[in-house]
Amino acid sequence: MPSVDKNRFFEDVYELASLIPKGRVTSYGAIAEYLGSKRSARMVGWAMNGSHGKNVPAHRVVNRSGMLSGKAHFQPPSLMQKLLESEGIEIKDDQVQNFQSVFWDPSKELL
DNA sequence: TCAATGACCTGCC
DNA sequence: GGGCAGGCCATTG
Repeated sequence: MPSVDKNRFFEDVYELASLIPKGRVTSYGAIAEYLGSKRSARMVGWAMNGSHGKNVPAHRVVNRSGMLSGKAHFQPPSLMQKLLESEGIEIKDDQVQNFQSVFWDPSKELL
């Protein structure tokens, strides 16, 4: 069984993802930075890997370019774009349009 | 224990 | 402005 510290990290990621406002997106790096480890951006993606089955809007999390890097991990992959579009976010070529406008920085917006 | 992998990020060419 | 290579952190075999 994993240690509690790691669970805390996962829980924080899930909670933060749940706090993302509708129609907004954030990046793995932003989440990692908010959690204290900017270098652990990859770990955030790993946490998202376990977000399946939970109440976590992983579709609102993209990489720093606004590209739906994790869409392939959805079921089906097109679900991510579908959900984002249904929230008012425009997607084109697996990329978030107006990324700057819809971007949500937890360390600044959430405070 | 060591080596390889991954839903990433930053820097350099 | 776009593309390529290196680096960080944690998990898994």
